[in-house]
Amino acid sequence: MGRFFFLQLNNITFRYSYSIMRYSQMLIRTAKEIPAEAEVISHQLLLRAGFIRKLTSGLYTYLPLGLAAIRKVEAIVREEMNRAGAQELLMPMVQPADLWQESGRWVKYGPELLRFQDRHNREYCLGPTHEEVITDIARRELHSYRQLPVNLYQIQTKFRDEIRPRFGLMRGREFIMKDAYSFDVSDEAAGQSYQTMRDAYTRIFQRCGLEFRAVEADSGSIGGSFSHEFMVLADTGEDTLVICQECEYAANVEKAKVVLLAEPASETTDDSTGEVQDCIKVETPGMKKVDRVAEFLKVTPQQVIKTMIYLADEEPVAVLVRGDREVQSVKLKNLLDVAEVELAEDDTVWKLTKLPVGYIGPVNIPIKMVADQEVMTMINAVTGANEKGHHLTGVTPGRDFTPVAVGDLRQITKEDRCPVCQGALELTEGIEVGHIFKLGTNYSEAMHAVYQDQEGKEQAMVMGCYGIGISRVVAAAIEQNHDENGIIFPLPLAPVQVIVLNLSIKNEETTATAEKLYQDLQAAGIEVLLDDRDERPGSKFKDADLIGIPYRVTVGKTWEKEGKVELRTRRDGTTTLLDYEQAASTITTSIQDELNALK
RNA sequence: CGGAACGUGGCGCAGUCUGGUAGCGCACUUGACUGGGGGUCAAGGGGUCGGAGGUUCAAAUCCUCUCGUUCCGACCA
Repeated sequence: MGRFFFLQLNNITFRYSYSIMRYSQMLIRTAKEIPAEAEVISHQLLLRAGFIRKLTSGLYTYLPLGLAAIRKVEAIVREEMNRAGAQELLMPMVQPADLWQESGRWVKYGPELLRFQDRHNREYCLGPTHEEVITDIARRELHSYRQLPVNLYQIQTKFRDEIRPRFGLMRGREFIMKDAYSFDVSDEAAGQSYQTMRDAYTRIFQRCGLEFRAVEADSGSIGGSFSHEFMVLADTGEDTLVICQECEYAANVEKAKVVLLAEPASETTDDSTGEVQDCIKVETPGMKKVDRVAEFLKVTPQQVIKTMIYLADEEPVAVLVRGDREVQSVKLKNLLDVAEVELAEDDTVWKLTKLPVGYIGPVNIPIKMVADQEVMTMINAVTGANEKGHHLTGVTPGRDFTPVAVGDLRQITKEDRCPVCQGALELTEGIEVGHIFKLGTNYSEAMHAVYQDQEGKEQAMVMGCYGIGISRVVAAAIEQNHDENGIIFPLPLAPVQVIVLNLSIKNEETTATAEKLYQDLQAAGIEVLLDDRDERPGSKFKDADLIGIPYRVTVGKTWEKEGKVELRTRRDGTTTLLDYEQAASTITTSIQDELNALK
């Protein structure tokens, strides 16, 4: 009864087997009602379709169908990683503290790192990522330039003690991740490894049948100089992307460069003559918001300089942006070179400046100040006066105040232009499913992972690291592909490719036909589920739709009357009548064609 | 971490204000009918109301503590 399919790749054959493929015997429990705890669509559907069950906050059991989808993603990832020359290994999930102390992250990583002690009071953590362990392997096993480059990967369960786990598989505390680490002799060689992974990732997500973009990204806490994120485009994405309509440029808004436009002076000055005016203090009682101040003083928000107080690693910093702009906190973090930036609370602002928020300004402010590049082009601007109920007009940067640092600090908008080609930009939402980093020598230097070059000299290995959220890919696929009836799996990720509905199990001929079709499809190497339950047709249709099987074959009335079975595609609902004799081969061909088209 | 809400059979909920020892829908079991988009009827099984303590003749219901879950915030001066 069991069946197998084989994947031939790089001389390695993986066999994946399903024990049972009869609906009546499988653990598939579907629900009509939406579980109260599920907010986003993928979470709702994964629960309703019987793919996952929650054990506790952020921790899920993958039921047979859910696991089958996970295995599909894993198989594609393995195949493409191996094709790209990476080697699979498997590291422990539990990691000793001393490795993390060596890299410095035992202190730096923060509360997301779940730490605990064993019976001897030795410190450990659950691995949220594996740079330390892999670097330890590298320094023990790799000693010569002749052994490099090497790319090692694993598919492992990670644990991150998220502040707020949510959205089911999208942000769990425990999740399945493919992580790969490359080791090279030079920066240039590491760039080559990076490019190889970038290509592999593109192939992986193409083969998954997902609509995605690779975008320039902030490298975040993992560190490193350069990185790309792979984003599945979906309305519910947690990230915002900016995509150029003209060229290939695409970036996370955390990273997207704002280019200064040469705007006519009249737009940023309250005087079309462009003459620099004197700085004057004016009363603005109760005017805290930019819009109110601008309206009151009969200027536009573009002529106001907004002063925001942030805490950068606990140190207060005043941040200046134009009145209609927003601070991009990741850019701020990078400019200040700190680990954390946080907007100061109102009472913190009061303690620091003895001012209510709304009247703070850059002129003679006693705290460290940085400004967005755009601010420095303004003249005769309006700012807070650092006095309750007052603002200043005629403020000009450079003359009236000088920031300690100036840079690109604001969030990009769709009115901005592409930093590469000046083309129009579009903003869209995305779900991060993959992230690749050039790490450089951060870890290898900290942990002394070195090799000997041709001259016998010790050199730090140049590293890269590359992650894919396997379980998140499944959630993202559903976010991107569903309708009111349920999941619509892209064929490569579907837990099974075909579902055969036997609509009258009491009719021996119908049943025999459905059975034969089931067996023929299996024999042809197709993954097929036979719905042999004693249920009414309506329930079978609803369940087939809900669990998202791409192809559905119905053996029922049409078979009894006309000797034909019905083939229906889940995505567009098109139905074709097939003679029984052709059915298995037609379906097989169709599936193979569709899969090949993605390769 | 801050704010809010919720915890009642497997799931979704009512009952809580106005204490009197538990109810509905789905799911499940049995039977009959039915059989192309989650059917109908009938008969059943299953909960002591998150936990602990308290008030009371009496607590799902009131009080205290606690645990858990979910949502919101963690952004615009």
